[in-house]
Amino acid sequence: MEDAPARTKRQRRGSGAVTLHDVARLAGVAPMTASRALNTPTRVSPAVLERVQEAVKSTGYVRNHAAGALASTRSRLVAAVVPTLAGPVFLQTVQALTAALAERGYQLMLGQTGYVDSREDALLDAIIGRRPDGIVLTGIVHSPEARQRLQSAGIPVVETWDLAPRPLDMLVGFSHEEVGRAVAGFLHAKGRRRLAVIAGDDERSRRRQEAFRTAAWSLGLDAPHTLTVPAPTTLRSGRAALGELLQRPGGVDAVFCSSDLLALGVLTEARARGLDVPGRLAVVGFGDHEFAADLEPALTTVRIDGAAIGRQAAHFIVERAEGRDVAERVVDIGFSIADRASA
Amino acid sequence: MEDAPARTKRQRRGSGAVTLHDVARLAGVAPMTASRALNTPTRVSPAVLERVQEAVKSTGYVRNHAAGALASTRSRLVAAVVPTLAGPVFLQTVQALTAALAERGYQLMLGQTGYVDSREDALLDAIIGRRPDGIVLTGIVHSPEARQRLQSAGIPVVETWDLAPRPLDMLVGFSHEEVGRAVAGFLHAKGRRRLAVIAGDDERSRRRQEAFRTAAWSLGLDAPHTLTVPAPTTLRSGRAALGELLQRPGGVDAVFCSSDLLALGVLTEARARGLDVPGRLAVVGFGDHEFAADLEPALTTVRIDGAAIGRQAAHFIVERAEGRDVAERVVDIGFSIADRASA
DNA sequence: GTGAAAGCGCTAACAC
DNA sequence: GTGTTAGCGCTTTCAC
Repeated sequence: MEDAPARTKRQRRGSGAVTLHDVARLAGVAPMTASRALNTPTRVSPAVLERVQEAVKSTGYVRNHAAGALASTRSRLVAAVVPTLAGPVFLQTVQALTAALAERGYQLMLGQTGYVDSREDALLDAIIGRRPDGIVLTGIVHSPEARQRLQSAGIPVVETWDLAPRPLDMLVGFSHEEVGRAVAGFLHAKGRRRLAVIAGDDERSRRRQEAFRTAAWSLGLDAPHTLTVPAPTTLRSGRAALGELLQRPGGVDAVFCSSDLLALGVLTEARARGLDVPGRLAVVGFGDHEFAADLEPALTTVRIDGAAIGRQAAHFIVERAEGRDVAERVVDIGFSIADRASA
Repeated sequence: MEDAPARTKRQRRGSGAVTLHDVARLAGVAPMTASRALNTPTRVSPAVLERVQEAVKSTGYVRNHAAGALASTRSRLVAAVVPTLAGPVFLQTVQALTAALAERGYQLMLGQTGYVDSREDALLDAIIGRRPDGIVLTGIVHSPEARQRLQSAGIPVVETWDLAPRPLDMLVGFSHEEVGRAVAGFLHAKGRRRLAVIAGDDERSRRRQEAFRTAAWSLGLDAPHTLTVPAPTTLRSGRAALGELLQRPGGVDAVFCSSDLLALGVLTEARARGLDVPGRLAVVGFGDHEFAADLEPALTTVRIDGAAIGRQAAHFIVERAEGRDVAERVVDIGFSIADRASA
């Protein structure tokens, strides 16, 4: 501070940090050359490269990405929007996404909508304002305004964890309807006849539930009992739900839960009531959370490769950000039923 | 594209998006006035405000934060670094942090180190390059280079989930040593005499473990059995760990686990082996995950208010980002033992 | 391979 | 209350 140059003109702020100019001056080159040395090292002479690297080290220079982003219109920032981090369902996706992006020099910005659609719009505006190189959405976008805004922003978008009839841009997911049908068929094949479904109060769970009901009907079974619990789902709501289900007339011999945590709740409540699983009751979860295979009894569940969704989304975004178009914009990642002891 | 003005000079790129200039022109004011209308609406006349808002609407303008950040040296971006999202331990913190920041107009950038200290340094550089208004770290920074870099970057830093002897800047956490001591005392008071501890392979768990051992010793007990499992901890490793523990000579009547998931594994394995909990074995977890209270038996565990950590960290960062200093830079959030059925 | 000029889109500082 | 000016720190374009 003591020997700041006596400014006669207007004061200027500035972060006071070392800039690329400082580095360039120290290395005895033009700023542009220093920039090239850092970004495209092969396009400068070895001597220059070395001098610049030296200067970076001795000054402790850290590039200012905000300035770079402004000049190049490439932020190397990717936004992800999830309903919540609480349910372990999207965790793997976010984790794989973060890791895959970091590997390629991109960083993740995280936003949570909390299952409230209106918050999605506000969040989206905040996100677009950052000019990310891509946006990864959990689920598909429904509000027409949001779709419009995303479309006109011209930012690559990946919708995930679902299959949309008309994707906004790119998509990696699977069919929730098929999941519902598959589980109904699975339980029917196992000889279960009085089905029930416990679903979190979100749109995707509801679609699985609906397909499950319809499929049960087509298989000639009674209409399954259905129970909706608040999202995000918890072990507690699973316990409570089973309690309620058991009071319904007609009986139940199989429950399809919309998350593994819910299923763990059902398992816990069943044990507390001395109800044998899978003898008296079959339990199927959703998500194949890490713990599912090691529960007692091991949980039969719908396996979704959340990490693969994250990696594929990262791939989509990076390809597009770097000017390459992707051949196929829609990837159905599929699912499988992990057939374990609980059913 | 058709009627782009015939440029005679050097071509210029640009995103092609609507800029504040466009808005200002449409509203018939200077760009600076439009900027003020958006940022400090009280400082412009109502008439101007309305015209600008109209222009924003009709053009679909979305501000470019990157440009604003560059000009104002305030990015309204906060970075969070966690070892992993996988263990549910930090989830609440990240979630509360995201929510609290969003409320104040800030967004979160997420980085994962994967429990590898070396990756922390690289990640930190990437983060500093974005010039965030604050950095929230999980745990305390150890590498001297990283400490140096953070310090000289002049960015507010909050270390969390620990108590550091000499915090880098701000801190919100609790003492892992005290947790270890408290749990040892708790189990001793319950009449348990042959203690064991299963800990994930990370530094904070190890310190709890060490304090637990020392405290047990001071209480006149035999040295507790100790078992280290890879981080992040899982239900599976909890099951395996109990199996191994039971083969050790001397017997065990209480286990302190370094996570609730680990404890759930121990509970599961105990049941599989017909070992009564809490009759034959007391089990204590760590984290008070949402599911802990509803397990069968309900899990006794160390309760950490992860959400409060996140909120306090957000408060710290925002205060500093907006030029207010915080009175007390260190907050010990404490912990408690949720005394439930499993012990 | 290197450099000079221009400007990305916005806001701090200073005037009026 | 509003406008003017001068950049924030970087990279694109074009010339050598």
